[in-house]
Amino acid sequence: MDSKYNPSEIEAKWYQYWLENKLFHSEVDNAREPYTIVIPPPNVTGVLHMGHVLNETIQDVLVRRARLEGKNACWVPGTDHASIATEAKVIKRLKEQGINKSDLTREEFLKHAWAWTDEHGGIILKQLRKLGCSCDWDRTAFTMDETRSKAVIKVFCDLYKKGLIYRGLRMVNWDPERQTALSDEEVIYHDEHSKFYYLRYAVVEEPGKYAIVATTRPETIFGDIAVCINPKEEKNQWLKGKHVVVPGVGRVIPIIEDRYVEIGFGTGCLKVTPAHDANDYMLGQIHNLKSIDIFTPDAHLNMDTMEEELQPNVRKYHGMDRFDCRKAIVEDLKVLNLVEKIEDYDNKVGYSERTNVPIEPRLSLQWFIRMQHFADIALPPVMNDEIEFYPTKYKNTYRNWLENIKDWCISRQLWWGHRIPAYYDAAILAETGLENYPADKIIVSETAPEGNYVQDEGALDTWFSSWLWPISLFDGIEHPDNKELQYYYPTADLVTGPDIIFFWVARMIMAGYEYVGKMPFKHVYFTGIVRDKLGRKMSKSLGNSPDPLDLIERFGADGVRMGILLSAPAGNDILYDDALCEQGRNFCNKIWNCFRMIKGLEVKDFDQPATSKTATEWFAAKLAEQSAEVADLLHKYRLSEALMAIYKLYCDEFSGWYLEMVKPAYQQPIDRTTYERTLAFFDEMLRLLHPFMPFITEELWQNLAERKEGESIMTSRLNNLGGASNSEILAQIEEIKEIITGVRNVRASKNIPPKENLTLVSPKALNELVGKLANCEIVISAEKEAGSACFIVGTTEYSVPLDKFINVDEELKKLEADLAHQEGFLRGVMAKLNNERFVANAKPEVVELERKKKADAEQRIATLKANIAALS
RNA sequence: GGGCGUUUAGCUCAGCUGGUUUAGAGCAUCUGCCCUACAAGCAGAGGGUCCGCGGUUCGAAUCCGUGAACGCCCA
Repeated sequence: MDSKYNPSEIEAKWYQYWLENKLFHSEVDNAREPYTIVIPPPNVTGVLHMGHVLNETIQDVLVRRARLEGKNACWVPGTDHASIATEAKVIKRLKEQGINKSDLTREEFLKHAWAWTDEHGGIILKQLRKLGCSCDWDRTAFTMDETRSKAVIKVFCDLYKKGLIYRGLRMVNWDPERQTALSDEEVIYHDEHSKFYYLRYAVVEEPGKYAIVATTRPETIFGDIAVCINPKEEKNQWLKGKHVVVPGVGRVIPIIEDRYVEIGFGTGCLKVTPAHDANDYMLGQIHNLKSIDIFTPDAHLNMDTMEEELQPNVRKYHGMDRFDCRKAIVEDLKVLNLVEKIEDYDNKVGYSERTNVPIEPRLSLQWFIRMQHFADIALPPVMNDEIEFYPTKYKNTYRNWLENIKDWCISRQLWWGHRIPAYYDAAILAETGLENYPADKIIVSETAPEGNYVQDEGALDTWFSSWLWPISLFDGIEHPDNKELQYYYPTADLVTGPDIIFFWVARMIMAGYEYVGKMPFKHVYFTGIVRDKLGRKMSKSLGNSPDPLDLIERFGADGVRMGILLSAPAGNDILYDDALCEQGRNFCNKIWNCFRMIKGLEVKDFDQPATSKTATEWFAAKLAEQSAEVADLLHKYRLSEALMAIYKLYCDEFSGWYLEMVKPAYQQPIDRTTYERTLAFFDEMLRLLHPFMPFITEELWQNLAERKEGESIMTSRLNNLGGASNSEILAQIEEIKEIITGVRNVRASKNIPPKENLTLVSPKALNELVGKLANCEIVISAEKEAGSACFIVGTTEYSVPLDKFINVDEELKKLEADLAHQEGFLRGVMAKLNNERFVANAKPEVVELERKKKADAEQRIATLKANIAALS
């Protein structure tokens, strides 16, 4: 066996073995408890990044652990169609081929989109295999496959019938790049240093006087319909009932009054542009104002909508980009002396999550879901912990959102996605147009109606399919009574990032209660965001994101899994550093060498030495203690701490102490009893570690004993060797370890080579393990020789005679430092004990403990003082 | 502007309802070791005004108030 672990071959071998033996596959089995996780579906054309590595590793740990606990574990993989992102990619590729989307029919475009999906789709799922993910690949699903699509259409029709979906003309977030509506959640606000332009609106009734209006968007003045003042604001009273002229445009508009305008903000005069601002739209509705839409769908100026008589004033702006127009209109108004001043101003601007262009609020005919109903059913189960969030702080975020819920815009002006199953009578449509088409004549149906009907052009938001994911994966929308849904649903754990708590988590809870009447999952584990070690979010543009496959190449999948998990407490951001994967790789090597050592032993039948008997008893107790600890930590979703506990169990307790305790002298054999106990311990430790590091544990487990074909550590069971933890032996060995460390300290400080045998003088009998591990002869005596190095464990003093090494000054210095420390400690204890109120008020056991501390400290001080006296 | 969270060793973090031998871990650092499982290792060591201020208490990293810095969510 090589002294270094080489992961790549081993990983490929075992993953293949697991697949061949269908070990990831789950079937309904009512005799066993189900454990289900559905994957947060990555984009079908995406590639694996560090965020996935974190997320999927956590899920795999949970799934593999559940399997080892004997549960029927089922992890369902799949991808989503990522409507906007994928459509953008397809359009880009078509452009490279010289094809415009507008030149294609819907059907032609979809052919290209499917071709793209077939080509790139599933790459990410293949990459998950390299990580070791134990997904049930037979169940791989896609949000646009037949079952999932049917579910989406059925739910749309159902909600429409229930009156929970409606079509309406509303102010929506418009993405001018992709030319589609977005939901509120798809808008990201950025702080921006912009300008506040103070424009002069001439007052018709008072020639020579102006109303000053401050705005950040002067290019929207073409759509100005009124100027609004607060009726309570003194300084603007003179404008009441008057009219003003929109500068540069010439439209005469009224001054209106509304308490919506904030007193003291800006000039107190608010320009009202109902077509291009959500608040202005609301004002327009209240005051019955018309609205003029001055933008084309790609946010260029459209002057065709302006009144005929204004055309000469505004024609030159026709076709301009909105931001070019902003500059142009300001320059023109300056020339006309209609700009009072320009100030710097910080505000927030909404950007499209996908295309990263500024959102344009736009009045548009879209489909919406009434969300109040869903908020009402989704809030209580989270607030009363029927569904548990880890960490719990996200309950607040969740509640905040649901208590201020707004209707969800689910229609998109895209082709790639589920087409809205709404049909319009062609004859009526020709007469009324889409906007005025009577609502009661819309047919919403899973199948196209007979006759001459036109289907709605829109597609549905991708999240409208994702929110059904835990149900539709088990075909629970079409066939709610099927036995798979009954068995696997509700799922156990959902692992995802907090960034999609509203997009996805909240909406799945809504759909779960609406369609199954039950929660979709019992626990939600929110991961942190993976950042680089400088704390920056990983991104393509910064180039600070390592390629996970490259990392797997360098450190092994197990090493990468450990690296990402170690520093990933729930909900905390992860500052990723290659050094973490390196630690993972080093740990693999450590385990590998433990195994080499054990398997390299020569075994003979003879009586177990007393030291080995103690060692095996102790390690059985230690293993039981740590198994319980790991179980407890996992139960609390403290995965990084569980892994660290296992790491220390391997490195410190097992390798550092246990193996050294039972290791025979050079080229000597080991007794069979100890050997078999050791194999059993190692077997159990492999199972404890397996969920975190599946490959190396399988490799070693297979080599630890004869295994049957198809057998795997994956499908073995965790058991608890040695039964309950035994605190007596645990304490006994801790004391022994301290004594050994004491001797080693003497050695290190005196530069005595490990090979040199020392004498340890102890006032009481000691286990021979001390002699073995510290390489010393134990002499039992209450007397210590002059010229000894001394140390205290508990309150007992031990000494190592070494006249030839002793340096009196050095020794005195050390003793005096220790004495000072002990005296300081005693002072602290005495301060408490001398305080009558402490003795009177503190719990008796606390007072008792302080008395014990006092006695121990006094004894140690006496010993130290005696030693100092003897040396001086 | 509203809400939430964080601040403990050089770095990343534990430390739950106050009291566990005068604050713990991993990594990093320093010292000494190739001692036949492992130098991707072993044996040791150093390192902290627990963000500041004020309070409650016999007792505060822990509870309360307040200020600061940073982060996230929402408008």
